[in-house]
Order: sequence, then C-alpha cells, then structure tokens
Amino acid sequence: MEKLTVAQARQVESVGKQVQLRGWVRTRRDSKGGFSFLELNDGSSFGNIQVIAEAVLPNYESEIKHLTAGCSISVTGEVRQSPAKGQATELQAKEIAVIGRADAETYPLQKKQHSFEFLRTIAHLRPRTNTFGAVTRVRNSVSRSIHDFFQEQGFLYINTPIITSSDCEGAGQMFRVTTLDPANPPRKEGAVDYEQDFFAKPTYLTVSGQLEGEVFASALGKIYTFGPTFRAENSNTTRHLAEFWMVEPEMAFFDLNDNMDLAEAFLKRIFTDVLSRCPEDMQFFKERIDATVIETLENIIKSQFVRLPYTEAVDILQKSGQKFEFPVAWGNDLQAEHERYLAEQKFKCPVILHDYPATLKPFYMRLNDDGKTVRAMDVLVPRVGEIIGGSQREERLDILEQRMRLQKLEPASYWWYLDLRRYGTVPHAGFGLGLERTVQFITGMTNIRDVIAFPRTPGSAEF
RNA sequence: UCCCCGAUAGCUCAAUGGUAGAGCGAGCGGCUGUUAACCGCUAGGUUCUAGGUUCGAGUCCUAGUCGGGGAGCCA
Repeated sequence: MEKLTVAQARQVESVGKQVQLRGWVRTRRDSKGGFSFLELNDGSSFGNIQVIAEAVLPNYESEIKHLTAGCSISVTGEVRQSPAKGQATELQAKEIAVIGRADAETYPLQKKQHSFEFLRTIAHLRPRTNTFGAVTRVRNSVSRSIHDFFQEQGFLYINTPIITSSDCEGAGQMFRVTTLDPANPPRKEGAVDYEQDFFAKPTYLTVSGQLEGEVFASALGKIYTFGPTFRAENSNTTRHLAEFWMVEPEMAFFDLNDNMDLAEAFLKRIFTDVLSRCPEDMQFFKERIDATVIETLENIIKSQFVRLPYTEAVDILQKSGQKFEFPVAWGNDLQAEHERYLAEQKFKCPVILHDYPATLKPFYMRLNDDGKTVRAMDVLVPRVGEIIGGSQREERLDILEQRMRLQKLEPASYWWYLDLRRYGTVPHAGFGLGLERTVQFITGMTNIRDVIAFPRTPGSAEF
C-alpha cells in the first residue's frame, strides 16, 4: 500500500492509485445519501483532501459518524477524480482507522474562524489551523530561499555563538546568561563576583552575529549566519520579539552599493520563490488576510528599489506638505510616520535609505569623506517598515578607534575586532534581515507573534 | 516604558443602573454528492479579580491582573 501525503493525493496524477493517507480531520459533513465527507489535512499542503466514507464501512456508525475536528485517522482507499466541484480528486475510503480522538466538547479548535489573540493562547494547537499552516509553509520557503540564494552565490554558512561576552554589541539590552544563584550570588566588595560565574565573566545572549561574521568574512570572503537573536528590550509592538531569527551576510571587498545590490537581489529571490512554491498559501493570505499581498510581491520583483540618501529623504519629507507629528530635521532619526510616508505613499515600493548621520548609527559603520555621515542602509518596506539594516563597515583602524571612543566604548575590549583592521584589513559590508518581519511582509500578517511558532515577548514565554 | 482601548457561554460579540441574549461551535434528530453544507430541538454563565457606591451593578467608582492597538527602541 503506497503511503501518500495529502498534497500528493490531491494531484490528478494520483487518480486510480490504492493509497494510505494519515492526518487530522478538519471537518465532517454527513450527506443526505447516508454517507459522510471527511476533510483530511496532514500539513503537506494548504488544501485538504475530501474522503468519502460510505455507510457500509464496519465502523461507520460507531466511529466515523463521531469524527470531529482534530481527530487523527488513517485512511486506505482509492484516489478518484471528484465528480463535484471544489477539488480535483477525492479518496474513496475502503478502511478508516481512528488513531486518536479529540473530544469536541473540550477541543479548543472549532470549525470556524478564531481570533489570532485566542490562537496565541493555544500555541500548541494553532499549527493545525489554515492560517498557521500557511504561515509555517511560507516561513519554510523563506528559510530555504535564504540558503539557496547564498549557497548558489558561493557564501559559506557559518554559526556564530549564541552566548557572548561582548556586553555592548550596540544593539540594545541583552539577556544575561549565568549559573549563579540569583538569591545568593557570590560577592566581591559588594558587587556580584562574576569571576565565579560559569564563564568567569559576565555573559549574555547574542544580539547579533555581525562582529563574529566579520571575522570569517575577513578570511573566507563571503559568509552568512542564520540563527536566533535575542533582545531584552521592553518592546510591545506588532513588529518586535525578544527572540527572533536573523540572517546576516558579511562580504569582504563589498562596498555599500554592492551591499544594496545584494540585499535587493536577495529579497527578490525570496519573494519569487514563495510565489512559485506556495501559491495556494499565498492565495489564502490574499483572500483572508490582505488582498494586496500577491500583487505587492509581483510588483516588487519587477521594479527597482528606490535608493535614497538620508539627506535627500529629509528634503523630500520637508517639502512633502504632509503634517507629521514629529518634525523632520537633518540629524534627527526618522520616525515611523516618516518612513511609512516614503515607502507607502511617496514611492509605494521598497526604499533603501542610506548614508545616515554618523551620530545616529553605531561605531562600526564606515565614515564618509564628509565626516558627517556613515555608509549605513535601511531597507524599508510598506506596512512593516525596516526589514533590513546594514552598512559598509569601517575598515580603517584609526577612524574605527576614534568612533568607538566617541560612543564611549573601550577599544581594548574589542581587541580581536580591531585586529581585523590591524592585519590585512579590507573594505567589507553586510546586513541583517529579520526573518519574522520578512514573513510578515509576505503574508500580510499584522502581528509578528503570529508568524513565529512560540513567540517570546515581555511577560510572555509560555510553551 | 508611555498613551489609548478592552475583558460577558467553548469561540466572536450584544444587553438605558432593573429577569444575562444572539451567531457560530457542541449533543440529538432530519435531510438524494456535500464543500463556511442546510433545517429543527437541547445543553451550556463565579459577566477577569478584590474592594466600594446603590433598594438594586454585566453596566458607575478605586486598585490590580491579563489582552489588544499606537509610540519609542530595532530586525
């Protein structure tokens, strides 16, 4: 007996095959003719397969008539062309074995739409919903494209440490990692004595693999990391997580323009792949979540991203005639409302803002000849905002040290990072792409907590 | 962290300070291949928690908890 996935059984090529399918019942419809339709899903595709269960099956009255959403079953039978509209094929059951029941009185998922807020409270069951199944397949497609894209271009996939001792990577609050007893830590002159901690120094969860990525780019040329990242910021928004996944390519001998070219090609590849690999899922997002998602991706793939120096952006915003809550002035960070105006109203496509004032950006970004701006870039997309942040890195030792002191950082504690500039320094660049924000943008899902399996946010780490 | 909003049946919501309801879901029954199936009946409530005002509180007040949206931080 050939075991097929639901996705395979839904293909017309499977008609005539005797097969076994295993999965979870989505719904049961009893027909007037004294038999039942079961909608079976196993996650292999968005759509279910319709199983025809005739009353002659020995367990029809005892078991099949009591199947409800959530029950797991194994069905053997013949794949047939469906006589009715709605599906190409269906499975004529010869035998249905109930593997696991799901008491309809207590099973939280019903044959109806649930709010995303409610589904978050049952994160262990929400992968069984249409939406979360579709999100999961899209997320997988994105991850696969990330590897495919970089591998095909000769990048090496490297794994940078999750636990770090750099206490100031520059990207905000960090989670401390310790084995000390919080109720009674060892002390030395009043302060906690971290020399007695596991690593004999304070350690944290990484906020970025960039600095380590630069180490490998400075030896192997083109590399990328792809892993979890942690920020202990008390951020309560639809775009922030305390634990999220980030892709960080780093390339030797790349300047900012090369970096922008790469980021643009990278995003276009991800979008192209998802449209071709997940058409059914994307159609669902279009119909139920955001009518514009497919069109938006198609337009982006065709068009060129707008590349706009910060200084020009300020000019455009000041002359826009728009009323902004926060005033626009050179040297100020652009607010969400400004970025949104540029991406959603002015250009209606991804915008790469670059060459920001040095005072707004971290020490490692390369200083321009004007002495006022750095070779930074942010890729902004409509609705989600910043999806990529990156820069050309400062490869000149003296300027890098100057910039560190200016930002009150101690060069000595970055001795290994500075060694890259002392020995065989080269111009290089890189960026970070937020995986969840990318999935958000593709799917139209409004809350980032609904595009990751088990979201970690302030006050919430259930499951 | 700041601002705003909310919490009532399993879910989504309604209820002028005066007997807590509907739709969906579930159970049972009906129905010539259904597909958000349809029709009928039934069951289902500590109105988030603790105080307070009132003859009387789901409704008003105070505090708290949790959730949502926006802002900041950023991916």
